[in-house]
Formats: sequence, structure tokens, C-alpha cells
Amino acid sequence: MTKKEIPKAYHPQEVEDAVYKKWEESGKFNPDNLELPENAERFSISMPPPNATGVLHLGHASFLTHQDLMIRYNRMKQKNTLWLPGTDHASIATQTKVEKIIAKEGKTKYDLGRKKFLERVNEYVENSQNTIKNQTRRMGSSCNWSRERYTLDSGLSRAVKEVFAKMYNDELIYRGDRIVNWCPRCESTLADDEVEHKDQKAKLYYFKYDKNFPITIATTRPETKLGDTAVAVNPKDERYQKYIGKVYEINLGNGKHKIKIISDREVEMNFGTGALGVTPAHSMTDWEMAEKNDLEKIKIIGEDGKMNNNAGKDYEGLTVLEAREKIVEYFEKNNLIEKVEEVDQSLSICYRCDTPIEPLPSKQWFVAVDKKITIKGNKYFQNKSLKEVALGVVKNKEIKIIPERFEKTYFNWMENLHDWCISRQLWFGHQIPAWFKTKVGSEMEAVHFSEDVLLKKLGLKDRAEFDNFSNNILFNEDSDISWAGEDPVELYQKYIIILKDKGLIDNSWIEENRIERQTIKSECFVGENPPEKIGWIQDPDTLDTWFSSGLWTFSTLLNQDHEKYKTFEDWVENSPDLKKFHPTSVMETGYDILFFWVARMILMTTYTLGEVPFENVYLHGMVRDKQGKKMSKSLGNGIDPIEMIEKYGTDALRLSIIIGSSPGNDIKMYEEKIEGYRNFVNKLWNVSRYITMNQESRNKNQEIDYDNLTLADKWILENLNNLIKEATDDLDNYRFSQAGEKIKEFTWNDFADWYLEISKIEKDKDEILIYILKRLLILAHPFVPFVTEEIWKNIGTENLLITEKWSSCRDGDLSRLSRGKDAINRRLYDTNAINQDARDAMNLDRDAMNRVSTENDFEIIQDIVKSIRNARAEYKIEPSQKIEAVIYAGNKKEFIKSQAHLIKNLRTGIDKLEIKEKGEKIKDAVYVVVNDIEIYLIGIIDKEKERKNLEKEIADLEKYTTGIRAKLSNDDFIANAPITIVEKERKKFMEGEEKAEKLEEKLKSLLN
RNA sequence: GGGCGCUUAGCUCAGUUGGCUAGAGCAUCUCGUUUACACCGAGAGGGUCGGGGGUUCGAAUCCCUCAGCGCCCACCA
Repeated sequence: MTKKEIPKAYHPQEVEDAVYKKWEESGKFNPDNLELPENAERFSISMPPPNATGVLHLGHASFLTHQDLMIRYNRMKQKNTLWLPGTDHASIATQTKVEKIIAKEGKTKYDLGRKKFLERVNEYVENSQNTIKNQTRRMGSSCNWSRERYTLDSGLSRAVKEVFAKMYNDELIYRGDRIVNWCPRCESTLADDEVEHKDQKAKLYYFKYDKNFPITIATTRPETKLGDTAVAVNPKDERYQKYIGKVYEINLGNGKHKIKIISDREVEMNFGTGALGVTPAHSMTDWEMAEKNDLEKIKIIGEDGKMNNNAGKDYEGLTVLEAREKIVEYFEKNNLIEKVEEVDQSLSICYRCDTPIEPLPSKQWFVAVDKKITIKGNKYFQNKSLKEVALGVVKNKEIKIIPERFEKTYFNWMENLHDWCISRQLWFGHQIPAWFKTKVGSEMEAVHFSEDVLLKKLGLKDRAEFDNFSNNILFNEDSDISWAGEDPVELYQKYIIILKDKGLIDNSWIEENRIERQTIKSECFVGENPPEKIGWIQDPDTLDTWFSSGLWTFSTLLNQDHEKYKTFEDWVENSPDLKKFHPTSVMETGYDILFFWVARMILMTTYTLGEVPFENVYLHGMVRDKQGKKMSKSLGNGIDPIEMIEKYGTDALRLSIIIGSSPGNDIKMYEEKIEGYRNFVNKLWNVSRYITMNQESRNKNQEIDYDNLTLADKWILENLNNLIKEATDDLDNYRFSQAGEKIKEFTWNDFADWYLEISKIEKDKDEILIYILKRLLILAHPFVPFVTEEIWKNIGTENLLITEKWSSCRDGDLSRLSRGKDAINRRLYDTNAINQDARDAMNLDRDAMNRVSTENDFEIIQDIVKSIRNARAEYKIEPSQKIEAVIYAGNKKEFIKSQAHLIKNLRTGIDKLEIKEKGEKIKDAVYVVVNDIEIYLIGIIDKEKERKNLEKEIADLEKYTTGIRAKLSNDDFIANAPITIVEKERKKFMEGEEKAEKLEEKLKSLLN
């Protein structure tokens, strides 16, 4: 490219797509195409799969940036690097979206039926899946697309079924009762996060069950008392001590039942009477108390939100609110109410329809987390429970969590983990691979009407004829009503329709024979396919999304052609990717899903493979707005990453995510910040523009002439060397922000503001400039991949930067720069007697000493230049006005002289410069002291101002040296502080004193 | 109620195992088009490191305590 073709400003919009395409076409995202050393180390990350139908938001942008940074860095370090992308089916979110769409057509999912509905969902997923993938590309994500997976693809689904069956056979999965959040209107369970809370006033009734009952209890839901089986009090509550353990028989008009007095720490002594009526079937906490105390659980409210027959004849069929009125009436009539209070209450309501939630017991699938098991060939599970193993691998640091404090959170959560409910009443997802034998007889039992009745209604002779009927109509695969996979309740509804169509039943019959979902009794088979083709019905529920994503790190690495393998073990054994890339190196994700996902992966993977899923967990913070608020659509404070990319470029967005953020801490995002980093990207662009524009096209690869380096050359090369070392160290230790900041600082401050300016004065620096630029591009590439790759091309390199060796940062003979350092060290440290121990201690601190030595050289020149500029500004010298300067440099005379060209030309506006060892104080000049070097700027006369300046500086110095003097005269300090610190202080003190002396002399001469 | 975190310049944040006169960017003010860049350069002002106590030769950093803010979990009979 010739000079004129490089635009003045970097335009990411014109570069990014093409660069990404080039990367993708190069195949380098795929580790199989990397040219790696024989024993290349593994580095792999499983991308947390975004929702297949999602749209890129800043949360995605954040994890994509963090992971891409690590991936690019490690790829450049010549590791066998895999970043495996994928998408998640996100059952709830996706299903809800499609439900909304069909609602616009005036339909519900029931109108379509499961099969058709799922077709709609899959269609929707297919159509919207590309959005998120293309947006992922725009972030510059260098993930291996050919290995991309989807949580519902056939391989992953097989893995889910296999693991489910394996756990079932190991008795780690069981079916049991549990209270669920039930919305009577939607006729569906709700996950905890789908339950919303509304604060409201409620009446708190104080009453006794009957006259003989000794304890008054308080409740806001009197109707549930029909299902009470205990009264709980706090074990410390003295009022009730004597009753604990006793059993009373009561009658609320719905028959007699027993009430046991139990104690539980959960009971608040100060609320109500301190005694709580326990309704196991209709309250979460009460359920747990009932489990602990082995109480009977009486279900008195049905799925329709109405009282059932357990509530007694008087109440059956009433809505909850009607029943409440009625029972309060009953209490009043019998004089059992003591008082009624107004209290604040937070009511649980359905997020979709605001209907109050009815907690109900229901049959669900669970993973047993406390059951100890032994698995052959699994080093973790030797008489250990899932929970114990999951705790263990973090405790013994097989898995490291960054930042470490989240380990505590993890332990706390894991220790309190209850059995994990994995079934969800949704259609979209992995249908639970459990099959129930549903001979028609049992089905009839299930639907609450007897065989006789049904046969009669259908006009059938006997059981055999019914079987025939069912098989023909319902089990026939060609019929519209498919059998397998149907929800039993729906199936029942289909029976009803057939019966109704035949005129066998009417609406009142249907009303009388409503079924209860939970009463289905059947034989169970767990596995991929039922033993026979007909007569088995698959559990209609689907698995919790976290069950499948819990397998993510390894299920994505299993061979895709899973059909080839008969057994799971065989499949695992023959999947080379799994061997190569698992356990993954880092799991990078937001701390908000530490529990949901990270913990689940640990449970599932240690169990299935006997391996941890990842070695490190890096948790990034949430992205918030400038005020620290969560970004959300409803608040309208969201920043659209795509919009930002279009405006400022991906690189700028990436930097604004990385720099200024630390693991586990939230970051605030706002446009000005992105703008700032856009400026940096542009700076980098212009640095390269300047270098390439001035590059003589001859001899591109000429070596740096190390024997003829100027002071500034040495300084910049040493700083670069330090930068490489520190940035590498930072990146290895997950200090991304710091690495990025250092690279930015070096580029902008050292390289652009100083060294490029120097190169305009000293000239002929093509080799060094291009050398530094290349190293800088390598260093910056993981942070800002697009601009660096583009510049890399512009400076005429043939290979892609993406696979450039990170180690080549260290090429070149920088050790030759260290010549002369020993002399400097001697100057610094030999002035005082130092014993051998101290010398040894100092040797350990070589890095620090090396830094000191560079400071001592070039930074003096920088300080001189800065002070001259400063003085010019202070005394308001017109920029065009040239001035004359005299420097008394003492024993540094030759050294300063050698750098006179810099002192004169780095925007100091000096046309005449005289450098002497020493001399008389010059009266009509501004006086500046840098270390022990005196500078006079002649011709600037403002005595009053100079006097003030000198006085202020002397006063400041005085304060400064007094502090150090106090330190040095403290014997304890001398005795206890490390020798290097003491030496530093001593040096600081001496320099300070010397300077003060000089300033005072000048002040004196000024006043004379 | 239990747990975790934060509080450093007007704003956003750095500040590794305690050791430079506590730093940067943005904003503010002053000056400026010089062989890349005004998405720029030079310079300046601005902080009792939330308060109090302790440990230490030495504390923004470690411990205790108080205050304010935020998050997570549980509960709301």
C-alpha cells in the first residue's frame, strides 16, 4: 500500500467485516489447522451458549470479549487452542416468545397440540438463530464455528438421555413429591423466578382450632387450616415448652384430624402468637417441617384453585376466597376468633396473569445430592455424594475460582443445596426420557372413571374390545392423535372429545369427571426408547435447562456421529476431542450464574466422567449504566452493543469492557467511555500511519544496530521489554485490565508522545520503529484484534497476526541493552556501607534495580524537558518566542551534552543552549532544578512571580524532607525496614536537601 | 435474619505480597496547528483514600467498630 492510501482516521466500519472474513477463511479458529509444536499445551474454553433466539446485549459482549482475549492470547502462545461456540434452546424464554406469537393469531399452545407447537418453536429458532451468531462474529470472536453445537442437537440430546438414565440407574435420580408454585389460571407450575411478589394489606386472624385446643395461632389464610396437621413453635419459646410433642385431635367441621405440636427454629416468636399452624400441602416451609417431623400432608386445594373433597363437604368446590369467608364464619359462630389484625403481606402472584400462586404438592423428578455412591473407575465417587464431591474439588483447588471470594459463596450455596428438582412443565426442551406403561386400564384409573362406565358409554363389550378401540384410535401412529409424548391430561381431553363427538357424554359429565394430573399411576421405564412401541407414554415434562447445560463442557466435545456407538462408554472412549480438550481450561461467565450453571456443571461432570469440567472459573461482573443501575429494556438505559460497534468500532467497545474492570466486580458502561477508547484505537492507527509513511521502502527486515543506540533508543526498548514481561505476567494471572492499561499507556505516552517525537529529531529509526510497532501489535492484538490485524497487513507482513507467536515479542537481543547497568547500580547503592546480607537481599530485587537504572538515564532528560515546558507555560512565554538556556550539570555535564539535541527540540523552544559543569547564579533568569541539575531560562523576567514560585517550592520540599528525616532518625525504622527501602529513603532525602539548598541560594541571589 | 461486596479528584475507576510527595481517563481552566493523529499536542488546578480506633518502624492497603450504598440467599404464618 502506498502512503497516500492510508486514511487519516481509522474507520472500523470499513475494515472489520473483511478482517473477520479473512480470519474465518484462514481456518485458524480451528485448532486442527494450527501449526503447533509437538507438545503444545491445551487451552480450551466452552462458550456459555447464548439463547438461540437471543439478541446480543452487553452481557454477551462482555463474555465474548473476555473469552476472545484469553483465546487469542493463548493461541498466540502456540497452545492447542479451542473455543467452542454454541447456542442454548432456553426452554422457558423461547417457549414464552412463541406463545406470544401464536397468541396474536388468537391461539394457545393447546389449540395446536404439542407436536404442532414444537414445530412452530423449532421453526422460530431456526429463523432467529443466525442473529446471535452473526452478532457474535461482529464482536470479533475467534471461536471454532465448525465445532458449533446446539443444546437440542441430536448428539447433545443423546448425552442428556444417557446421563439421565445413568443417574437413574445409580439411584441419583428419583421421582418424588414436592411443592411447586402453581398458577390455577395458567394450570402450570412456575419456576421460582417466574413468581412475582406484590405487597399488600391482609387480615391476620388470631384463633383456636376448637375450644379445647390450648394454643392460639395466627394466619392470613384461614381456609388452609382445613389441611393443618401440626402447630409449630420456636424451640426457645418458653410459653409453649410444655406442649411440644403433644398431639391433639381437632375438628373444623370437615372430620377429625390430629394436630401435633412441634418445634422449629424457623418460627418467629414475635410474629402473631409465636405459634404457626402447619399446612404441609400448601406452603413451602410447612412442607419442609412436615418432612422433618414426618407429618401427614393433606391436599385440600386442587389444581383448579378450588377446595377438593379433603376439605370436607361444606367446602368442596368453593374457591379459595369463598372457603375463607365460610370458615371465618364458622370460627365466629363458634367464638374461636380472638382478634383480627391488619398486616403487611407480600403476596406471590403469577408473572403472566397476576393470579395468586397456590403452592401445591406434585410429582417431580429430582437429583439426589446427598446420597453417597460409589462408581467404579471414578476417582471422586467412592462413597461420596454429589454435594461432597462438588465441594471437594473446589476446596482442594482442582477448580480455582477467580476472584477467590466467590469460593465462599459457592461453599455456602453448595452446603445448603437441597435435592435438585429437574422436571419442568414445559413442552420445549429435552423431554424427560422416562416412560410409563399406560395400559388402558391404568389410564382409566388415572382419569377417574371406571372401566365399566367407560365401556358402557363407548358401547363396548369388554376390556379386550376397549384395548382394540384405543389401539386403533389412539395408539395408531398414523392417526392425528399421536400417542407417545402426549401429556396424559391432554390425552384425556382427547378421549373426551371423541366421546363427546360420539354423543356419549355431555358437558356436565365432563365437569363431574375432571381429572387431577397427579393421580396417574404407572410403571416406569427410563431410557431412550420404551420397550415396546405402543402402550408406553413418555413423561410429558421436560428437563430443567440447567440439566443439559450442566453437561455442556463435555457433551459438546463428544463425537457428533453418536449413532455409531452403542453404549455411552463407547461413545466417550472414541471421542478424541474430549481427550484433547477436556477438562476445559477456563470457564468464563458472569457471577450471576455461578449457582445455576457453574455449580451444575461441576456436579454433572464429576459424576459422569470422573473429571472436573474446567480448571479455572473466571467470573466477570455485570454491566451497568452510569448510575450503577441494571440495564433493562423497561428502564430504557440499555446500550446496544451493535449500535456502539457501528459508531465506534468493536475494538473500542472491547477495550471499554476490559479496561477498568476486575473479576467479580460490576462495571459501568457509558458512551463517553467507549469514545475514549475509540480515540486510543485511532492513536494506534496513526502511530502506524506515521511509521509506514516515513518508512523507506528499502530493507524492511533490517536488523536493529544494537551497537549504535541512542539513549532514547535504549530507553524505549527497555520499556518495551518491561511491558512485554509485565503484560504477559498480567495476562497469565487474569489481570486483563492491568495488561490492557499498560499497553495503552506505553503506546500513547512513551511511544507516541515521546519516542515518535524523538524520532523526528534523531532520524533514521526505521528498524527500531517497525520493531516496536510489531511487538506492540502482537501485545495489543488480543484486546483490539481488528485494528491490529489491519495495521499488520498495512506494514507489509505476510502472515496473519492472529497466529503470530507471542514469544516473538521477546525476539531481538535486548540483553545487549543492559550494558553499563552495573556502573549505574554501583552509583546508586555503593555510597553507603552495605553488608553482605543486604547485598543478597538486593540481588533478589533485580527488576526493581533495573527500573531504577533506566529512570536514572532518560528520565532525567524527560524531567528537564518537562520543567522547561512547564516554566514556559507558567511564565506565559509565547510559543513562537525562542529562549536561551544555561544548564549547570555537575558531573553529568557530558551526559547532558550528549542529549542537548533533545532538550532543545522537544517543544522547549530553546534556540541557544549552553551546558557547563557549574557556574554563577544567573540573576535575570528563571531557575529550575531537576535532581542535581540547575537550569536557567534566560530572558524571562518576572521577579515577583519567580520569588513566589521559589518560596512555594522550598516550602513544599521542606515538608517533604522533614517527613523523610523523621523516618530516617527513627531507629526502629532503620532496624526493621528492608535495606532497600532505607536506602531509597536516604537517597530521596539527600536529593531533596541538595535541591532545597540550590533553590535557596537562587532565592537569595534574586532578593539581592 | 444470613452472607458478600463497595466507599480513593467534580465523574468513572487503577492502586498485586503493607514501603516513591496516592495515580490514570473524562470533565474543567490556559496555551497551541510543529513531518501521524483536533478521535491531537503542551501545561495547570483538583484528594485528611467514608468516620473512629487498633496492629506496625511504616496503613489507601491488615484487624476491630460505626455510617452510607449495592448485591445474593432465606423468610414474610
